[in-house]
Amino acid sequence: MALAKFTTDGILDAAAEEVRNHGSAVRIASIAARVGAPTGSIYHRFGSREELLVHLWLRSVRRFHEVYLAAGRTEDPEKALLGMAESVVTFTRDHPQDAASMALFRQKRLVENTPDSCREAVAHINDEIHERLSELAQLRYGRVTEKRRQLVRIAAADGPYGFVRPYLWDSVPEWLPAVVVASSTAVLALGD
Amino acid sequence: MALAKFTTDGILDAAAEEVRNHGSAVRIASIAARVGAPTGSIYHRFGSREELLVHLWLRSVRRFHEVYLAAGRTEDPEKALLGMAESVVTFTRDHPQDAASMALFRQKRLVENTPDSCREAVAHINDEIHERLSELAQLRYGRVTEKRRQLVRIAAADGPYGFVRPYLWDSVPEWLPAVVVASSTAVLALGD
DNA sequence: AAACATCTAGAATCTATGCTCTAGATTATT
DNA sequence: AATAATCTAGAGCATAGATTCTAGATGTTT
Repeated sequence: MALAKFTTDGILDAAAEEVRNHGSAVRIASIAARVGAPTGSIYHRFGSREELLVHLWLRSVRRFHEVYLAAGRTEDPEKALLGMAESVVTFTRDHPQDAASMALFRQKRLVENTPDSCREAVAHINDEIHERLSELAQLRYGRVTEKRRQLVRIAAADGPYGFVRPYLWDSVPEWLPAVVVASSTAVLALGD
Repeated sequence: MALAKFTTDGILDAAAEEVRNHGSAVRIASIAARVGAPTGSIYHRFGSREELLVHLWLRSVRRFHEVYLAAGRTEDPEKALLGMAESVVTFTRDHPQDAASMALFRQKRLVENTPDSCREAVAHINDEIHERLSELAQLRYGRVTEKRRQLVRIAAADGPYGFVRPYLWDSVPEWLPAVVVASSTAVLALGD
């Protein structure tokens, strides 16, 4: 076997950089140029541009989930949810490339038209998160209703994401975490 | 003179529909097909794809501003700001095509690389809004600081937009306005 | 060292889509 | 009706960028 000069992770790193700069308009040629490889070498690792981007997305989402779940392991459920909300912002600040890569797709749409080789991974990537959010909804409210389930999702995930989104391509203001926590606190209170 | 079979507005309507379905990946051919015109007729009205999309964006933004400013004319400044926040959601719900079209560009980036014919319009389109938000910041807080200015912008604009964004391609949940108002109220309170 | 597997190289091909071009149709004006 | 201005038609051109192909390099195994 030959020693790989260009690793999968190396290519994904380059792709992430390019995504940070050009969004979903990334070109294979730019990624290749950035790692110093010819485009052919990219296709040796990934079957298509689409497949490459999905792999990048998966890697970034997994990295985020680690931080996000850690923030959600706090005992007190309210604090856990607010910690998760805050971690969306701090992760974006600390890992802008991953944050930009995560914005390439939305899971729901991706499952439907993704290369077969990735479908399973994409389909289940959020399972653990959903489970934890359900638990926390239970702990926070006692009796869980549909509305409360949704409030939890908005407070801990969708809302914070909405607040950071404008800053995915710039840098995150230092006061943003406080804004997110205040907002999410208010949203959770709507369920009481 | 010949009577125009395909009007500017008609083409933009078709483009808006296409944007609602395919986002920024709209193809000229699809727009043409939807109005029943050959692609050449599109180019008779618009110099380029870019120019067409910018015109569409401008039209949608103007329509939104009308609703948004109306909501902000309320006497009480806190109520005015919350009304504006809420109108972001209701406008998106009631005019999904325009909402999707507005998401095509962000003004700040657009000014820099827009066809010359649109630059002026793009550059000044937000002026009236900024003016009104400044007034309201003054009325709401008395002494205006940089932080308070930002809180107002987030509470009345960026935040609400973040909350609706996930629903630009689906339909807006009926409970979303209440969530936005709760959130924005909390954000404004951070300035007290 | 011979045979093998894997990886790199990068030119060549394919494809999608924006855009141009010229002929002709349509309506207003005189 | 003649003329002019504007608009439609839609085939064809141009280009960007993804993808493929094949020769050769590089390391591994026996």
